Amino acid sequence: MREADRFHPWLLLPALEDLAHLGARLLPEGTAGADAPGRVAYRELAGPGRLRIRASAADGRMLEAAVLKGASERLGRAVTRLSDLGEDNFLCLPPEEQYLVATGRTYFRGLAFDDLHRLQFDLETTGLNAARDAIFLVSVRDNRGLERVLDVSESGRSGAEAEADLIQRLAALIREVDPDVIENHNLYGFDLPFLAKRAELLGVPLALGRIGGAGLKRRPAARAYGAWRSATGVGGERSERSEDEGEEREETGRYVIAGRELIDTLDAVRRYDFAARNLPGHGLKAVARHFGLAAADREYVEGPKIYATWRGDPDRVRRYALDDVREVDGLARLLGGAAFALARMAPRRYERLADAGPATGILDPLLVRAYLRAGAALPEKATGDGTRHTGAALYLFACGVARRVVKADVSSLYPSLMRQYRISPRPDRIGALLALVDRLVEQRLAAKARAKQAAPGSPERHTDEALSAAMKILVNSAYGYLGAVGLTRFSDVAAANEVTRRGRQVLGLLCRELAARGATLLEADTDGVYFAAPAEWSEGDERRAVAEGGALLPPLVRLEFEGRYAAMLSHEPKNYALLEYDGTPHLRGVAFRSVRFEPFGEAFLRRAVGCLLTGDVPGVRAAYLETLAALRRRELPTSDLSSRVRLTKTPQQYEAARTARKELPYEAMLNSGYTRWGRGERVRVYRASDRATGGRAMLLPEDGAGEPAGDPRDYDVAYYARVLLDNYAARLARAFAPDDFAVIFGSPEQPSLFAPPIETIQPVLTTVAEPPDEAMD
DNA sequence: TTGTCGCGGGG
DNA sequence: GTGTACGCGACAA
Repeated sequence: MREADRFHPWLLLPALEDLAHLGARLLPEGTAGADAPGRVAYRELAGPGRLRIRASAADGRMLEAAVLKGASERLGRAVTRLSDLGEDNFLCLPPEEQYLVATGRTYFRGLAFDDLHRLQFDLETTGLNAARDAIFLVSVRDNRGLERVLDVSESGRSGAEAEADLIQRLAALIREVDPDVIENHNLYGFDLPFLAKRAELLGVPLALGRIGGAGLKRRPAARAYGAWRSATGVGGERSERSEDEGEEREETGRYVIAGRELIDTLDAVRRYDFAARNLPGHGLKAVARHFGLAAADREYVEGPKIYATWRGDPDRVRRYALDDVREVDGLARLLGGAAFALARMAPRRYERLADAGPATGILDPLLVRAYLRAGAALPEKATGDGTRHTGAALYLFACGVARRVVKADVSSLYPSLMRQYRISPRPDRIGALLALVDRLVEQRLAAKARAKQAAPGSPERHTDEALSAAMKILVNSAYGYLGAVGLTRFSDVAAANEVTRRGRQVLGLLCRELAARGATLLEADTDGVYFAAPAEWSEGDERRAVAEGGALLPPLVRLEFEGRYAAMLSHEPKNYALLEYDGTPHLRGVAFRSVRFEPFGEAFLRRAVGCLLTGDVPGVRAAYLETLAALRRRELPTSDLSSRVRLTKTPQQYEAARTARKELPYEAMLNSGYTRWGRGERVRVYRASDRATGGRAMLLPEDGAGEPAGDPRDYDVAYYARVLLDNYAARLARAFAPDDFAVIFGSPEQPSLFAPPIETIQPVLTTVAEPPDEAMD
């Protein structure tokens, strides 16, 4: 269905002055003929805000030209763009937002997620560099039953011609299918820029739009997105000789296709993980597996092997590529509902709400709309008064091993505090932000309740869960909005600080009350606390303590019993290991999991922590001794001691920096006889033994797919033995008395005569701080 | 402990 | 058509 509508473009100004030159063609809104062509209608907005005139006309260009003419006369210089006026002197939204704000409409009212016609496509290429590598296959599907693979083998041509033909067939298919939405994982970061670059190089028009021959256009986006995209060469080859000045400007653009919404599931994944922080990574495969979206017979091909696989077994790549778009669809359905629901609430395009930061991207348009609806003048963007932002509370009360651990936390602490204490940014004199938070919280509770009633898996449930997720995003970003000085219209650091101050008080009160009920406090952070229950407590006692503590908090602050665990190793704030009652271990924080861990150390740590938390101290000792022995006998493959790193400096750059700072990966390259390497290259490095210097950085060769090739076993045993002790065993130091630690991780050759037998050693828990006493006011 | 630099994701 | 804006972990000093 298509609907045509007309509206009068509008903008906001501080005064009528710049429009006065229109004379009789400038009329108050509502007077006869004010909305006729060639006229400008205006309305005064109430209150003290700076932007107090809303001007509109049948023709937006004419309106803008009139403002520019008046401003030029007033300032005595040529003003050619509204932005020359400075951001405090006008507000002019993109046309579609003007329309949405003016009419009160939004995207997708009355539609369910599945009503959209969504298409997913995924490029398979010979490599990551669009300047050099080519597209050889595209998988396409939609949510109406289409599944198709296009590839270069079908056209009977080869090389550039075949690729150009493939791109044209893709564009034709998209026009034919005519989807509302195009989705993929890392769509903006890879597929669109790659496609645009290849089409440009091959001279193929990319007519993907709904209207006429509209193509793929850049949209500026200030967000961090593009910043880390450049190393790939996508969207602009990066000079290898970049020691010469003027590093190419990073392409930070998003893309637009007229009439369609472009949705990147990577954005949805990031938004989800921002709060959940439980994803193993943000890649499509990892996320799909995490959510159980991967089919049992899912085809996997490692990235670097895809093109080689294509040449030997093309059907396998076809299956792989189709599995990719299927998973994208699943992911979009699972996580994309939040952006869809946001699009039904905020006056902004769906695709922009999907990638927007919540403060400037979502709350700001809602607030602008609220002010205009209220007929209130809009204040200029708030500037900070230099007030420092104060943060949340973080406490480590005890470290070591605790049993019967409980986690309690406050859901949505900050918005609850804003509501409880009516904390509102000062410039927001009509209280729009707080009203929004109030309304969203209530609607969210209603949506959650509805979702619970609806049948699992039903569209209704999906809609309500997505709505709830969207509102959670919004509500939680209200606090962030307060602190975003210089970015948002209504920021107010003092108000943000009041929120955190109340938060610290609430957390402190909670800790004191739990301690008073017999709990041993372990760690508290912002809105939650871990504590250990006394041995005689039942689960009911644990829940009662949490309920009693929660009852003493302010009414709108709701404490929840989040979970209970058999044991916890508390190491440092935000660094701990938990053992669930079913035996599942969880390692959290940098001290326990890091990409840079050598495989041997990670394996040791996992095993040792597992033993520790189940009370098996001899098992910890055994893990250490066995790892050490395997190391000394060189039974561990070299790759277990290596780590994979990416070279980001050219040989010239490293040479220049080398005297100031030596870096292992580059030293490994040099020691292995390489004086040339490419930027972005990945290598595997380790430390080999060396009689003269004791150790030298070395390269572990890899095959084409990044698998280690060769296993020289010449690693520096003494060095890695030290790493095992200092880097890995040390994470368990807090679990034992120093003497006991020395026994458990003592040298196998020199057992101490006076040491207690391992079996008698018990883990310890050491109190390091008392509950804070900042009182409530 | 502090400062600087690199990474994420896509083939 | 527009601009300055990430957050965290690792390593060397």
